[in-house]
Amino acid sequence: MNITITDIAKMSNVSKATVSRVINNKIGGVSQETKERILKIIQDVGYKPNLMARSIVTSETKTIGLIIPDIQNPFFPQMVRGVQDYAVSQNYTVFLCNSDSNVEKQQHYIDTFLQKRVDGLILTTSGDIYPGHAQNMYKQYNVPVVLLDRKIAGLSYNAGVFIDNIDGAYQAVSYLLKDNLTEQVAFLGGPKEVDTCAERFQGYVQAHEEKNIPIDPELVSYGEYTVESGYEMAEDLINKHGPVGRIFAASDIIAIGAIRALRKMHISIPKETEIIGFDNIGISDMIYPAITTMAQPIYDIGYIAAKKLIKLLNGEEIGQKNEILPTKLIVRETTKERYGDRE
Amino acid sequence: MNITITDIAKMSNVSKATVSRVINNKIGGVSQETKERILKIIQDVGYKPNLMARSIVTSETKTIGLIIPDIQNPFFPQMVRGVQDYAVSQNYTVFLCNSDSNVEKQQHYIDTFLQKRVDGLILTTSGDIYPGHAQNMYKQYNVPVVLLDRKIAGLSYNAGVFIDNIDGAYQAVSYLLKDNLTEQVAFLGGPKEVDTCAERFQGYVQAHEEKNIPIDPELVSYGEYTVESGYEMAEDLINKHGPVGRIFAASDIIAIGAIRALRKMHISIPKETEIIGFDNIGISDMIYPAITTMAQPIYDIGYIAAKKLIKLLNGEEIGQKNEILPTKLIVRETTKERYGDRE
DNA sequence: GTGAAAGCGCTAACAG
DNA sequence: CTGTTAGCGCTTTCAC
Repeated sequence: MNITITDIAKMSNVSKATVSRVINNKIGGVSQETKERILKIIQDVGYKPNLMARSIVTSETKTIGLIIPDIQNPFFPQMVRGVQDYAVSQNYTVFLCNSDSNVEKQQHYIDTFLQKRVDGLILTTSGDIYPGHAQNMYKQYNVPVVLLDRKIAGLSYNAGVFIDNIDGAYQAVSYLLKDNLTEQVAFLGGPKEVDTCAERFQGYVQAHEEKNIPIDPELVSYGEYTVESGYEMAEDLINKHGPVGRIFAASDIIAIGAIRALRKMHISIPKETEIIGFDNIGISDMIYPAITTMAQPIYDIGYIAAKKLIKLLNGEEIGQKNEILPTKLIVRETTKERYGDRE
Repeated sequence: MNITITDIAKMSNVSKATVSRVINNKIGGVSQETKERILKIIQDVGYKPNLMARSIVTSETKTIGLIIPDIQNPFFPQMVRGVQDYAVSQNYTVFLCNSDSNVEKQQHYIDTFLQKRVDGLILTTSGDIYPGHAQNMYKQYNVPVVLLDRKIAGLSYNAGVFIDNIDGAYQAVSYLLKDNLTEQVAFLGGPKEVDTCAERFQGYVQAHEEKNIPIDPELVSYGEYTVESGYEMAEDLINKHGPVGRIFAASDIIAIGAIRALRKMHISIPKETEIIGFDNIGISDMIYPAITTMAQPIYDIGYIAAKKLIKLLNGEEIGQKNEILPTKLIVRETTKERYGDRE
C-alpha cells in the first residue's frame, strides 16, 4: 500500500540494495550519478523508509522509553524536556508514560517498552521493581537502564543521575535554624517510601541533631508530591499542633499548597511562619510569596541522563556510574532575612 | 539474540504458527492442552513477542504520535494525560514531542512519526503545516489526524476537539464589563498567530462592541503563553499606559505573570485591578490571589481526542467531525464581586 | 559500482 | 487442531 524500497528500486532501474545504500548514505557505495537519480525519485514520490522494517533487521529502534510518576507535577515536564532535547538531537524518539507512582503500571509500561524493543530505558522509579522482572530486562533484552532522580534499592542499573537530597535538605533546614533558633522545624513530606523524600527527611533530622533539637513526630507529616497534599498536610499540622514558626516542605508544590492553607488560616508568611521548598520549579518565583527553595538542576538531570543512556547505547564510556548534581539554596520571600545573608 | 517465536516453537515441539495463535489468542485455534503447554514455556523463558516484527506484517504499530507546543506549559500535561489515559486503555503507546511552536520542528516530528509508522497523529498545531506535507500524510500514509485545541486554516484533518474560544472570551470580558462599566478592559494575549489567541481576541472585541466601548490598541498586547511573557506584558502595559482597572489574560499562566508584575508595582488585586484568566489550570486556585478564569475541560479534550482517533483507526463512526467542548466561568479572588453574582 | 539472495521475527492463508 | 509456506520492507553478505 505504502510506497516501498522495491518501488523505488523499480522506478530507478536499480536493485533494492542500491537504493538502500543511498538511503543510508553508505560511503563508497554508489556512483554519484545514480545516487542523485535515486534521490530525486525518492523526493518526487515522497518515499519514506519504513523504520519498523529497518529496526527488525538492525535490531535497534532509535527509541527510548521514559517513565515518570506524574506529568502533572511541574518538576517532571522540565526533566522530560531535558531528556527529549538530547534524545532528539541524537535522532531518538521517546515514549513517555506516567506510572502514577504505581508499581504495577510501571511494570506494565516497562513490559510494553520491551516488547516494542526500545533501545534503552530511563526511569524515575516508583517504588520497587519486581526483582525478577528487573533481571529479565538485563538478561534477556540487554536494555540499558538509566535511573533518574530516584534510586531504588536492589535494582541493578547502568547509570544514574541524582542530587544529594540529604545534603540539600540539611542545608535548607540548617538555614531555617540559623541565628540560634531552637524550635523544631515542621516537615511536610512526599510519600514516605519514595527515596527522595526519605533522604530529605534524613537531612532534616541531621540539621536538628546538629543543634541538639529533639524531633517531635507530631511536626512530621507525609503525603504526596502534590499541591493538594501540601494544603492538607499544612492544614492538619496547624489544626492539631497550633502555629509553627518554620516549615520545610519536601517539594515546591507541597510548599505552594501549604502556603495556600496558611493564608486561609490568616497566618502571615514569612512573618509568623517561614517556609522553604525544594526543587525550584519554574513558577516558584512567580507566585506570591515567591518561594525560598533548594534548587536542583531539573532540566540538566534529564539531559545528562539521556546523554548517559545514548553513550551506553553507543558503547562509549560514561565515566562514573552515578552522577550527583549540585543543589543550591535560593532565598526569596517565604523566609525572613537572616544574619549573614548579605556578605 | 533475543528469544524468538521460533525458539518457543522448537521448545514446544509445535510450529511457529501455533505459537503465534497462542500469543494472539486466536479463537478456536489451538487445543487447550497444547495452549497451556506453550503458555507455560513462554512464561518460563520470559519470552516477549517482538512487536516490530508483528507491526511489519500487520501494518499497525499500536502507536500514536502526539505533538504539543510546550510541555512546560501546565495546560498541556493535563491534556496529555487525557490522551495517554485513553490510549493506554486501548493498548496504544504514545510518542510525545514538543514543537516549541516551531513549524519546522513540528514538521520534523511528523516526518519521524510517519517513518516510525504511527497509526495516527494527534496535533496541537503550531502555525501552519506545509500544505504539501499535509497532503502527503493523507495520500501516502493514510494516517488519520486529530486536531486538538488549535485549528489550522487549510489543513485537512479527520477530527478535531476544541472549545469555543470566541464565546469563552466574550463571556469572560462581558463579566468584567458587568455593572455598566465602560472603561476598556486590557488584553494580554499569547502569540497573535495562534488561533486560540486570535479567537479570544475576537470574543474580547465582541464584548466591547456590544457595549459600544471603543478599543484602544494601546491596551492590547501579544506575547507568549508563558508566565514570563505575562509578566512583561503587564509591566509594559502599566509603564506605558498607567494603571488599568481590568485585565483579560488569554491564559492562566499569562495571568500569573501579570499578577506578579502588578504586585511588584504595588497595585492591589482585585481592588485596583481586576484580572481574569483562561483555562483553569490546576494551580490557578492554589496561588494567591486565586485566579478567576474561564475554565475549559483540559483533560477531556485530550481524552476525547484519543477516543476519536482510535475510533477512526477501528473504522468506527466518530459522529461529528469537530467537537466543541463547553467553557465555564469560575469566579475566584482576582475579580470583585458583581451584582448578580449571587442569585 | 551494482545485483542476487538470504534472512530479521512475525502473521496469514492454505492445506491437511 | 496443527503445520507449511509465503511474504511484510528492509539490510547485508557475497558475488560479479
